[in-house]
Amino acid sequence: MSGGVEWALHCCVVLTSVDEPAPAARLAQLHDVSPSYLAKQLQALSGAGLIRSVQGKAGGYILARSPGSITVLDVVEAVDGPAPAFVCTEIRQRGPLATPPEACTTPCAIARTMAGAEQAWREALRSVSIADLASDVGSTNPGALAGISTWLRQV
Amino acid sequence: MSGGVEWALHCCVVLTSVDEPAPAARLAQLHDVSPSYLAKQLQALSGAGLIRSVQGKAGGYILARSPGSITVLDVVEAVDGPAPAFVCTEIRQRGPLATPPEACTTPCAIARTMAGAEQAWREALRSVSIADLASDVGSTNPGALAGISTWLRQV
DNA sequence: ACAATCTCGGACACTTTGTATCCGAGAACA
DNA sequence: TGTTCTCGGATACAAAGTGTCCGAGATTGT
Repeated sequence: MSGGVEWALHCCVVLTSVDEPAPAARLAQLHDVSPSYLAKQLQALSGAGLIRSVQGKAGGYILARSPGSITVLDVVEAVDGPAPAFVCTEIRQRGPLATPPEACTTPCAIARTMAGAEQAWREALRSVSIADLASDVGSTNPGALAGISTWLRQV
Repeated sequence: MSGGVEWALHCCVVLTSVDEPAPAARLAQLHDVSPSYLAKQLQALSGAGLIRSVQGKAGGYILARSPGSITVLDVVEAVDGPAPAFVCTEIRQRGPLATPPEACTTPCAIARTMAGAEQAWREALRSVSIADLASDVGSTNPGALAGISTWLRQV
């Protein structure tokens, strides 16, 4: 999985506690990561409609929807792409003993197993929202988001 | 995920129906894939103890254990490595507002969510064995494994 | 109305991982 | 004992991920 997913998730949690747009450069400074590369991830989130970009002098990024309606799966798919990790090559239809195409109406057992496992993974990520992550941070580290919110406003 | 996982799984299913060692080159010919690259995957399976290599003139690969005791997860971890897809960089401890290390006794909410999802994925793969895959092939395509078994013996 | 300044957006190099290949070491058979 | 076949690790090639840059566009203030 792409490493930028972690950055994107942290940024979404941070954006929960701000109401004014936050510039990408400032978010990168907060996390001490590459500003240019973080911009790429934020672009992906913007393209997926999870966050909204505001251009101009006081521009930046803000959440496009309610934190409770954005799931972790949404962020992962936006950054890493919606393609599944396992893709069946249908090698059962290749080679000297290839099974005829008319007998391949359903996916093979291997493909079904992999698809089921990825479905379970996807479901687990869909059951957690950005709001859940933010509330967890608020309980384990009280006042952290408030401090970040004020810090983002400062010059 | 590495594409060689599919090849390795198909080879394990095929090895279910043979009792004599099957050479890697013949398995590659059966599936119409790169012989050299398939050899790499079989080496990984051999190193993990899932299959056993027999050198010499009538050598090849055979299953090291009962098909029911080898899970799909075993094969995936042997080929793709046991490392999890998501690795937490602990970026909460970086930047100007870094949380102190003494407050980071437990993994953050993001890391826990990802770990839980991967656990569900791993559990789904662990619940399916090579014997299950072979029996499925035997029911949807009767006689296929028998034909492969005889073909592997031929010159 | 206009210019200045700050923002995002996509196009451009570099590094790491995955893909594919080859030849040497070792064991069984004649 | 020699031959032939096998696996095993070390070696090139390709693709995707990582990181960076500059131009297009909008807002703010004059």
